[in-house]
Amino acid sequence: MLARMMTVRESAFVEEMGQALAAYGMTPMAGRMWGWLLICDPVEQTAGDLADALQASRGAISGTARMLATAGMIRRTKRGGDRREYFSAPPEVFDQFLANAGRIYRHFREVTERGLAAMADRPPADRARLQELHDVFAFVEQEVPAVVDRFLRERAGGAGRKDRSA
Amino acid sequence: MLARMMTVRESAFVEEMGQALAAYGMTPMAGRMWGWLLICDPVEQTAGDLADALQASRGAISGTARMLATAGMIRRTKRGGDRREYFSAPPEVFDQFLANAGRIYRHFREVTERGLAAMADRPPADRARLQELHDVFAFVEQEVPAVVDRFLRERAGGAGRKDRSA
DNA sequence: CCCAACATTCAGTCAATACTGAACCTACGG
DNA sequence: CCGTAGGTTCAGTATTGACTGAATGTTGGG
Repeated sequence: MLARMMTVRESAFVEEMGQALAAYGMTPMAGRMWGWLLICDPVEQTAGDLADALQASRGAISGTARMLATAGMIRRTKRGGDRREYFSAPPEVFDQFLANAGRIYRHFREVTERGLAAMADRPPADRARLQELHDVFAFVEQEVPAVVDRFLRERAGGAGRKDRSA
Repeated sequence: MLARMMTVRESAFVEEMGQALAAYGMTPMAGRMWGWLLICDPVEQTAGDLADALQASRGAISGTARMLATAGMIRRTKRGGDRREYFSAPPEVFDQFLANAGRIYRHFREVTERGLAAMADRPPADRARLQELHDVFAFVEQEVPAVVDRFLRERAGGAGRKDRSA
């Protein structure tokens, strides 16, 4: 506690990340917390640190931390001889976060499958639109791991190597 | 007007699509309208048809139709000698919808860039996390067109052709 | 065993926002 | 030039859901 306050620009970033994540189904607080954990010092922050930095209640911190951890966007760690829990957003979690993008497409694929089932007795021509959309989602869902893999390989191969042959 | 009502299963699909899109930043009505346009008969529906089918006000239909059209998820067409406007969700729009996914990643990349600018005077080690996240977004953003292209080629090449060499 | 510190839960409050519906605008038809 | 049908806008309403904070677990120290 008693860490330095955010600068104006840091606060702007934290707030913008809050709005950005809120625009895609998470809460503003989730975005703020993630944003702060991406730029804070030290890297690991206790619930008290976060409540202080984000001017939020303990309850909000608790619930939001769970949401972010479930989504694979932050990590929670405990230390022996310390009751507190430490939150952080280390680079490793980004890969997991990226892979999770596939879950979205899977969700939509499943919805379209239920829709197609509801149209079971309609002529194939009527079902074509939804079938096509289903195929789009299924394709992307299947493609995500490959993209993740390519990213990891590019990073491992060094920043200089681009390997962007068409 | 006076088209048949939705079956229970159709209604369930429409409602589920409403919730699904609502979970990702659009309104429930947008999801319902999209869902209905994916399964309705005839394919093209007037604003009056939609208001009737979805039990929604004309105002809601108007605003929602604009939102979906802007997002490239539906098409609006007009015919000579008919003042009405027709809405539809033909297969062609899905490609555009898929390509739009790149916009999301671009948005996040830009946010992270502003964050990095806000950390300009911090040591490189502190900036590493956010820089890494930025690289993830930038990579995916750049990768989206290739994925779209691959989908189009697979579809054009026939359902049997898979071409999934690593 | 009790205390203190930290974390979680959840009912209540408040702000954000999706939707309604009436007024307004526009364009074609007579 | 008026009438009508379709489309849009926007102020108001209702609903949702994010956040608060006090009560309730839980874990380690004395």
